[in-house]
Amino acid sequence: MENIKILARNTLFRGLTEKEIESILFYLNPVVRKYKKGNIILAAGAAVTDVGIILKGRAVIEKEDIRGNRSIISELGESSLFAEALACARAEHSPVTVAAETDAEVMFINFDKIMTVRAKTEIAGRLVKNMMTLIAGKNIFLNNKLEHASKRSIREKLLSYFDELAVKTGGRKFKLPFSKTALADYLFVDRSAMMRELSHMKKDGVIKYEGDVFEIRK
Amino acid sequence: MENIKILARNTLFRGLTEKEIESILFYLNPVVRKYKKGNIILAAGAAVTDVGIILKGRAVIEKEDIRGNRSIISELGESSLFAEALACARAEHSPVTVAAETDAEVMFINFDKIMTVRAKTEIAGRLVKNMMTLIAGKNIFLNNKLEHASKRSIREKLLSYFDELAVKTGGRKFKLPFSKTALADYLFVDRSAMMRELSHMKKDGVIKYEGDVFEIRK
DNA sequence: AGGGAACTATTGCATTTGCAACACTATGGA
DNA sequence: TCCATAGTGTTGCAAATGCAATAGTTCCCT
Repeated sequence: MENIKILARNTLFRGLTEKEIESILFYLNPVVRKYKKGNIILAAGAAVTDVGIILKGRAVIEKEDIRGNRSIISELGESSLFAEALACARAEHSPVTVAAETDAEVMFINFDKIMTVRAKTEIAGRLVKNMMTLIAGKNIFLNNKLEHASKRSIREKLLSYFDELAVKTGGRKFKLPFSKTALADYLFVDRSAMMRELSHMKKDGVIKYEGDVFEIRK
Repeated sequence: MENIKILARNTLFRGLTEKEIESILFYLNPVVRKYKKGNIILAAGAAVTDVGIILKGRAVIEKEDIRGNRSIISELGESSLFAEALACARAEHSPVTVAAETDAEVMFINFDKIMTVRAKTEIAGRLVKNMMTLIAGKNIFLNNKLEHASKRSIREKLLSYFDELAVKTGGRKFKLPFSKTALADYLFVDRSAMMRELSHMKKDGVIKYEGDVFEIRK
């Protein structure tokens, strides 16, 4: 089916042909659910036993504190996988919420099933290895984010993040993958204070930007 | 040997008897190195192919920015494992430094060897599973830290962290696992500003503390 | 016992930040 | 087309924070 192509794009199924994915899915008993824009896909506090894969639409992993400050942990696009660490560690209470940013379709697979499919050993081994690479990758992502968060001023946080984007793009110019509002959430700072700092940085000649296209000025 | 008992305490070898650990080590070809207090165990920028396990002493994972702000990513005690995500993702340049906090002894094991020991299948399978649980656990740790870092004031960062410690201890009272200096680094804030905030919190009756013993006052 | 190193504690000051308020500009549905 | 919603951009202000300086304390090493 159509979904197989989307699954194939996820690291979890890397190295497997579409036929192999289809055959292994048979043993994994996935469940597909649909969500309306804004709906909750995984509620904070819920027990986590499955990993999720976005088949259609977009979602965000977020966290909210007592006073209602929302912090975006990360964005999930088509074929993104989430909740794998929580499922692997058998989390009783999810500390985060996953919400649909647009109408979305999500496939859920039981984590233990992934780890214990004995069906076709080589394929199963592949899955396990891929799952690990994936979790390690998120690990590194979190470390990156922590690096930005560790900076003590808004300017430094921005520059730290911009550096990462520039390196990823391979130049001094890059496009924000976020709205500026979301960027402020991502960096854990006040939006208006961030806007002010962006203006200052532009005035100081540290960066140039127009809309969501930025350039670091040496 | 003596070291086996230390290894046995690490999640990586969970579920294996000391005999099994000894036999699998034979295939893993570990290397043991010794470090003096303050020495660098893993330098930022180096390629990472091995995971490390602390056999003796303590170390810290840290990160330093251009201006020399040191941020502690985490503490490593006896039998702690580190660099597993970097090794798993085949990082070309380590973004962090690991330094000996006391005289230390560290065992290095090649990551790919762990993943490919064919020697005794059940044991090898165990290792892989354990490695994954481990990486997932660090993942959750990083998420926790990120939660503290996401708070917008020093007071909230402290309370967020104190909450975690209290929950871990299972009461309102807990002992700081850090010096206050290190705590400030851990939370990415200025030490003197943090001290000031601690005083205010004590005066406001939010917390009590004496040395490194704290109590949250509801 | 003496000296150094690391940690604790406090304070003044300049700057940064969060917060609140407001206006303006897309954008997408009904 | 019109309205609602989300994002952008700016500003004043009070409060929080980083920074620097300084002093006292503790602990370890010789």
